[in-house]
Amino acid sequence: MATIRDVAKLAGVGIGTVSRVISGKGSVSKKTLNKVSDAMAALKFIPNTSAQSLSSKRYNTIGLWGTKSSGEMSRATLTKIERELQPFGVSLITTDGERNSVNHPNASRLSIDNLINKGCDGLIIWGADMPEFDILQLEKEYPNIVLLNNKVDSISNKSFSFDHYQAGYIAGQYLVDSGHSEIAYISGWFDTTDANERHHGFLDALKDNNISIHKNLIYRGDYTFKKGFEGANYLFNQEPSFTALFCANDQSAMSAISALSSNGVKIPNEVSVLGYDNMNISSYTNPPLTTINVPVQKMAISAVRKLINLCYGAALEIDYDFGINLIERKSVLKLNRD
Amino acid sequence: MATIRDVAKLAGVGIGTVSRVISGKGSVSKKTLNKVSDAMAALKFIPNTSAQSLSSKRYNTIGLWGTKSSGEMSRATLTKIERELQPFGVSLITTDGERNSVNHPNASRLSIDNLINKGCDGLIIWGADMPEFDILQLEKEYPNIVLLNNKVDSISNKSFSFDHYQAGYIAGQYLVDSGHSEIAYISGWFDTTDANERHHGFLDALKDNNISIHKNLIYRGDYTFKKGFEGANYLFNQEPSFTALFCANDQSAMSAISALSSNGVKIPNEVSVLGYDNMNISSYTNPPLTTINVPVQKMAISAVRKLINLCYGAALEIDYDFGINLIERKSVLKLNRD
DNA sequence: AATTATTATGGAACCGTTTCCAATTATAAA
DNA sequence: TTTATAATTGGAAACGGTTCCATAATAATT
Repeated sequence: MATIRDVAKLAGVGIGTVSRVISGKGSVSKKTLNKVSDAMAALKFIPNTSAQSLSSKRYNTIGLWGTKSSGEMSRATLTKIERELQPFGVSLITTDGERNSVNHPNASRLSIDNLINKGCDGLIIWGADMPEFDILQLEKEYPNIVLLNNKVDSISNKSFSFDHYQAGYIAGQYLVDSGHSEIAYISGWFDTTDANERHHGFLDALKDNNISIHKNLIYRGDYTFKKGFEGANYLFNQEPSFTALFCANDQSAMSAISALSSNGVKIPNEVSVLGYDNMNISSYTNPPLTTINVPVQKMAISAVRKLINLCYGAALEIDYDFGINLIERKSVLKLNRD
Repeated sequence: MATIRDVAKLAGVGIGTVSRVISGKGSVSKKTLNKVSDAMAALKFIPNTSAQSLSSKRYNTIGLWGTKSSGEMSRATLTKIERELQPFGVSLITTDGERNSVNHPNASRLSIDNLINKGCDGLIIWGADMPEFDILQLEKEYPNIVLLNNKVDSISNKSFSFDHYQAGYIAGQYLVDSGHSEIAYISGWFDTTDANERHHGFLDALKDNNISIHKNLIYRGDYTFKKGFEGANYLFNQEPSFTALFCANDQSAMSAISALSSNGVKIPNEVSVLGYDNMNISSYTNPPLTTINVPVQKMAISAVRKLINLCYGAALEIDYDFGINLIERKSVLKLNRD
């Protein structure tokens, strides 16, 4: 491997000049530039990133921290992030982060520190898996972070989140407006703030309309296909019956539809199903799923841009406001249409 | 940030000794070890990875190269890979690789070189997006590579692939054995070898049973939900009719089921649907999807292990043989049962 | 006790960049 | 032509580790 000194020697210039050519900073005369470029090409010179990072403290890498339960962390979104980074020559290191637990009260922070120590200029913290206190502490020590699908008020300019309370509320209101009052619910875990917000938004909407969910009609799911399927089967066998089912995410909504259908339930005629997320697949279920659109990819893009801004100073268009949208397809019946 | 020299000074030892403590190589007396450990803890010393890499030529990073069309590159598989790497302190850089095209005949190699230059000890090449010739050339210059879901004979010990021809054949034979002879087919792209193998395996099975697919009943899909949906609608309106439909992957199979169902077609009673991949979701469609299991995650794990072995010498259990398995669920009807 | 083999240790040299400053050269102004 | 100003250039020093070798301390052997 050719080094900067080899290039300098071949081009008959000093190493500083070569460095200037590489970085494009500082002034270099046209003639010298050509000489150096030619030498670099001849030697197939490629700067050594470790040496660059060591001396410049810039790593051209950002880290993505999130736990499995940040299930929306789909490959498609990762690809979007990579694309956003590429023009800056920055690459992405992903980790499967740990959550705090009784046995490991510092697991999150430790796995984040590990990531930082790998040499990252900045960090995307995806999901609301970390206690707010820890996030604030982290941000103090390490300001180049950005929050995706989570909001901490005092660093709202680094938070890219979605109003899950409001979205949950809209979901509930929509079912009510469609004339439903016998409503079932497959929830998710409640270990993250967004989950809680959605949950309460949904419940508050019902409450504000003087509707309550019968306790038999609440099933505690976990966002998986499996639990959606099992949950729907469970609910199907409960009393009282219901005309609408809200699922905390599209995955469980999809498998709930399958489960109900295979029990002979007509959707939406006998039971309406409302999802949450708007995954790729949700247009292609039978019937197509009515759901709340959560614009993860848009949020991700703005989050990365903010991070690029923090780390490298580039000024990019950044969006903080991600509208809530209920996508009406065919899985919810309007009882009061006629 | 504390450096190795700070630690050395505080512990009252030489820098070489500290280095030995960090790496655990070379001999250090118990007493010295304690002194150094204490000093490291006191200073919250963390070795600088750039400096380590610069001087040792070891990067503790591996790269994953694959294009979007390697659609199975799901987050779940990435997580498996990360888990495999974690015990070795190795992290993963992913890229959204480019394929060669007329305008960019070297796009693949360039995007790979970019990845290498980031500082990787080795590379996983995921998918069969690269011409064999280029792969061989790459392997010559850069032996620390491993092929996932692709096979090149002369480097079969670095290839972790699945016999897609045989699997396609089994799929076709299964439909025939189930008594179907009027068969429709939603294909994928044919731009990768695995796609071609599956395609020919499937067709050969039919041919060997003297069955041919009517040209109206072949729809060129692209593995997406969208095309599966459109394809099924298209086929539904074609003559002749068919009793079975093979889809090149589960995604298109799922949306094909939805499309057919919403046209009132009973599955599997009127049309059987056979998928390929065995995705997570495939157990939760209605009816549950009969499909070919492609053990991507197992393959990925073995591939990573081989790579770890190549890069760092660790001896790990590595599997090269990934059995073909048809998972019988409920989407294919056996016409000849009675 | 003297000799030999083994284990521990310190630190210079090096890895390949960037950064900074002093020195040189070119350009503009007087 | 001389002087002031700006553009260009070279290279030492620094970044923070690893490696290697000479040397010192210990243990084992005779």
